[in-house]
Amino acid sequence: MSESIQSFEIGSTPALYVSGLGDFSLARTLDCGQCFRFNESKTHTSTIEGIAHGRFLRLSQPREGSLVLFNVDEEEYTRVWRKFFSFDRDWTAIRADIEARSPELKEAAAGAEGIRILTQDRFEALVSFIISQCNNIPRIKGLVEALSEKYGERIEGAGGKCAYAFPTPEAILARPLSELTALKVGYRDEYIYSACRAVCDGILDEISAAPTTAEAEKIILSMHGIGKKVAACVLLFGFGRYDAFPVDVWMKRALERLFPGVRDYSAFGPYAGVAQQYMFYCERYTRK
DNA sequence: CTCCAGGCGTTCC
DNA sequence: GGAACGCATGGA
Repeated sequence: MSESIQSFEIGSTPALYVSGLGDFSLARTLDCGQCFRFNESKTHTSTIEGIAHGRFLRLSQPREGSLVLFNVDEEEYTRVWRKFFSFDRDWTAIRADIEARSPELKEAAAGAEGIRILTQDRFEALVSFIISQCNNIPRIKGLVEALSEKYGERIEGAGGKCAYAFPTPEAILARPLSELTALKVGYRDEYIYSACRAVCDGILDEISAAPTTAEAEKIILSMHGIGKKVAACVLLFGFGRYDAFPVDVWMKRALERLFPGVRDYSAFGPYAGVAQQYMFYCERYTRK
């Protein structure tokens, strides 16, 4: 992606105008259930606010393929947000690969236009998707927020308001398990706590270093409370492993229902995980 | 009241 | 190896 960047000011607020982002849709990308810390601003219309990688961001999308990021300079954009939105990936090529594989995947890709797979913090993705199991998006958002407010570092939010970064595993382990339970995460409390220990022991770097996604998945599955479904989401959203695909889960549940003609999952190719997300979002945004 | 929300571990056969 | 069930919680 070779987007162009311009600095300017709105009133006295410095901002960055980014254009040339292709079919990127900010609202759909942030709202589709892959991340849980971005919401519409309560004080600014048509504006979205959120936290990722320890930074607060307020931004808006004036038109397709462009973005306005407030209080962000070019250095921060390149270092943090360009990677977060995965603008360093060739989405034209990814989409073309998926579309060429079958009529069903072509339909799925068309129905999920503008959606990109984000590159989230690895630990945040791990914990967020442990929380996601047997849960709904508003509640997942509430729990991730509660976790951040209780254990996370205070960071500068919009207009002097405070915001909280997603916590470190050390911060969570510094308090007893009972305090995690008190946040009402339910039976997932022990899963989160033991995941924190594994992360402190360096499991995230082991996963990153795994030569194949299958080997990375094997390491994640060794953690208590993590099965194929959560593993695939974490690999996809936290580790940029776009071929991560929770085959057994999806065969039995959504996929057969969404696309009854699809049987050969091995033909999904190197972007199988992205394709699977497109199928899910196609159902959610286009067919209903 | 029951059923559901992008599951997983344990316990059976 | 696969089906049944329990696990917390809150909303419809």
